[in-house]
Amino acid sequence: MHPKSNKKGDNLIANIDIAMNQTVNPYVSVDCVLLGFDGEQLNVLVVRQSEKGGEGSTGNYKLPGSLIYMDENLDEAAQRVLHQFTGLVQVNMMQFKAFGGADRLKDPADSVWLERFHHLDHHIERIVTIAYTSLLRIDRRMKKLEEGYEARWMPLSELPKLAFDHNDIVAEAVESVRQKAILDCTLLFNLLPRKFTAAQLRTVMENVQGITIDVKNFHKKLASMSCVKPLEEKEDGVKHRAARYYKFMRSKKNV
Amino acid sequence: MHPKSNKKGDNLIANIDIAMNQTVNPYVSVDCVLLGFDGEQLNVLVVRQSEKGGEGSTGNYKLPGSLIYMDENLDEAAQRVLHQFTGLVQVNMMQFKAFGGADRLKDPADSVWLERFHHLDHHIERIVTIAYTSLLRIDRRMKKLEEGYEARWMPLSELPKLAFDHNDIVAEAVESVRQKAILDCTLLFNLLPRKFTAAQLRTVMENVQGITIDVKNFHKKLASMSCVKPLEEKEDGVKHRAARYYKFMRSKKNV
DNA sequence: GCAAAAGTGTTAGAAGTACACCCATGA
DNA sequence: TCATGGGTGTACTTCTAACACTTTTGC
Repeated sequence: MHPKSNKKGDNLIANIDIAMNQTVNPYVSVDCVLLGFDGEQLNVLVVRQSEKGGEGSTGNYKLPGSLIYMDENLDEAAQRVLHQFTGLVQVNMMQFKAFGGADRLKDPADSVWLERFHHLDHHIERIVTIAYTSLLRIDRRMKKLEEGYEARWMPLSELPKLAFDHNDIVAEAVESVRQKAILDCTLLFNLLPRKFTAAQLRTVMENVQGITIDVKNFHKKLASMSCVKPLEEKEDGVKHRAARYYKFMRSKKNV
Repeated sequence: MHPKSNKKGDNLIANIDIAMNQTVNPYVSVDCVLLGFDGEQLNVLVVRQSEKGGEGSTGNYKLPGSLIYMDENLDEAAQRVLHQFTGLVQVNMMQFKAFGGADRLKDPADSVWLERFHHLDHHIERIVTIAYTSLLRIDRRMKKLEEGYEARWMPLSELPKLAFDHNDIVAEAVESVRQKAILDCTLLFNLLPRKFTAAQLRTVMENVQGITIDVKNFHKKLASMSCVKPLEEKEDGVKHRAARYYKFMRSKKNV
């Protein structure tokens, strides 16, 4: 179904274009910024930009992203691309900005890489990319992406130089999430497992909003949120007082 | 400098492409949603889609927008396009969303129009457009656009069917402004003249947020906003008690 | 003097902020 | 018993919402 455990995963991905008889639109791409929370900090999923022309094969990373097909909606393209790079399906992605600087391909190695990756026979001058973002928790399944695909979760705080203008894209994705979370904090529950402790939720909020939150006031607020239900279940196997679990119920009114 | 008082304004605009020796990118466009306040309601600026193939010459309107040039940033393209369609310069536009449905050109008349407008010799299948929005007051100068250019300010509430998916784009622009104004209400001052009355500001807020605001509470809030300064000057020539003018001071902290 | 819009204060409840100590658990 | 993180209450401030009458002006 999709390329698993393949050392040259993304070349195989490119071949899908041809196998599917799809014409690519050589001017428009989508890129996906997957933000994941590992319990401590925000991470971003990057994939190996393999066989990048002119440089060694180590340390070149980029966002999962690719040119769109001619007969494909942007949202569909984002889903497809993410699936090709990670095997994930039905990830809820939000479009947040188009990046169209005329000099996005200023590194010639990036152009060469693109042309090879997509088996194009003409020079690419310029690509406008539509960037999507998504929030998810890094669980065992997500961690597995690092084996089956040439992907890596990297902490936002230690992100190396990525290909193209992908560092800018990541920075704006985070800012966009920050803004959206002010209007609708229920977004943030996507970063957590189904059952989570108050401390985990607080850590997520502190991370995204870049602030520290008073513990007592936080509990008060938690109690007033009708969309969060306390469970009887508690943590297990911790070497201190066990924390209560909560769950998020989408149906209830936000706040 | 720019095409003024020209009955075929937009054909002349297209010729600029050639005159400037610019290659257009046939896959990516920008569209501008100018939202203007006339003292009563929100209006949107539309331009005549002249000589649209297959139909009469009346009643075909679209947003000011056009394909981008190969060596031009998106933000620059938005500025250029707006200038070509309206003569306006240095309008502060915000990118808000890319529209890339594969069926955006489903009306064949729209494709034909595009190819003619840009003097292209091949068929256009698909365009992704990057949409921008801007807020401004409709003063005498803005009203003049309706003469010099084939442009019209139309009330949002009475907007006819526009070309392409431009009605969707307008609707999402308004929603985007609504959201942004919650986070930063100083945006809304762009809809007002330099000097404005409390009632004008209130009307704008009510319009954008789709609510009604209590007059007394509004005055209290106004007094607490450090970015709004009351002036000594008052209205003149009104047939009732003259209202005090206020001005907005960007430098001060928002509220 | 009247029509038309401007402007003005108080109160009650809700929400947010600041702050320090005891509790449960495993090692 | 101690180290670790979990959990709790109160007082104060700020914001919000509801509500009705007087003032100024031109005609």
